[in-house]
Amino acid sequence: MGTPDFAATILEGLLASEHRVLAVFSQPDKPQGRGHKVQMPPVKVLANRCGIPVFQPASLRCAEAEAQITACNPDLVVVAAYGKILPASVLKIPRYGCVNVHGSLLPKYRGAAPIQWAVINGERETGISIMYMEEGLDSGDLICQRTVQIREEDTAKSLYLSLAQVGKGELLRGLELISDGGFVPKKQDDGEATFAPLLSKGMACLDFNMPAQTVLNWIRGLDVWPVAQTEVARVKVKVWQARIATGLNLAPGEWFCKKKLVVGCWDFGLELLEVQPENGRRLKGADFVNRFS
RNA sequence: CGCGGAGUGGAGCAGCCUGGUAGCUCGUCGGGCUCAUAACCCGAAGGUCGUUGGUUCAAAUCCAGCCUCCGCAA
Repeated sequence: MGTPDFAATILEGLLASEHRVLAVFSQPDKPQGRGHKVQMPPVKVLANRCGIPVFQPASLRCAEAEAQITACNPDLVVVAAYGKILPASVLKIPRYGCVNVHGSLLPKYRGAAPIQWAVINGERETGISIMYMEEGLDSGDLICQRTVQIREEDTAKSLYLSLAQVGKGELLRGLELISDGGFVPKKQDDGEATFAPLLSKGMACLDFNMPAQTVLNWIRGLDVWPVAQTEVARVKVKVWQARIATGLNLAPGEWFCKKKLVVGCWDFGLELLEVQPENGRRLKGADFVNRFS
């Protein structure tokens, strides 16, 4: 069960393994993208190409959806970025339970946006956790984990890509552990748990009363959605790429717009390298200055 | 038929409404200047104005179609 590219990568791994994929569950097709065209989630596209049956129930909390799952008579259910909560009744269907691929080192960053928050918080490392699912949010017993370094130049988007790759391998390792028998999953230490709630549009607006590195972390973490935003010279812009700039003494929120685009933060400045005005495309900092001054 | 914007030298744009010599900022190249800055001055190269057709004496400009790109919308 999964929906976006991240899940498709995981599915790819399963399909290439000795495991048999009986069916795929994904979110319903939704109008999205340019022109509000109805589009199939990436997982469905992949499943279709491989001739695997796809189910897209609006909710799993109904007899019909349960019947669909039961009819597959699964040994195991693998969930990766599905976007729906599995009710207890569904968790009990597969013989060997439900396994989740989560983009953090649990119990850190439980919740919907673990990858983004790890970047926003300036973590140096995060990882993939494979665990059993239970009713609590990402609180199930751990099967295995793998650490991934977060590079200085990583954004939520780039981390998503590398974590999907790691998750693909780690899931297969986890499945092997399970089938070996005599394997005892590890309880999570709930006292260590932190949460990574869904991001919202309201978080996109940058606050320059913070250290430049912190602002930069927000820019990197908001990269997939909603994308960091601010206002320069009365123009709203999305900020795609930036770097710390020392040597220019600017007050927080003060702009320097000559040859390049720099804004003051609490300590240092931040040079905006790639910026996108409303109704416009992405521009290099210097081009933006050129355009709007 | 969801709403909207855009395609013009290497980059970012103006010009279009009101058709009549291709313009601005930046970059590039050449030269100069200075105590001097992310500074300044002089000069040069570089464009079939997305595409096809239509209107016209004349189209970047008006009309129609097509292609491509992008913003909003989760």
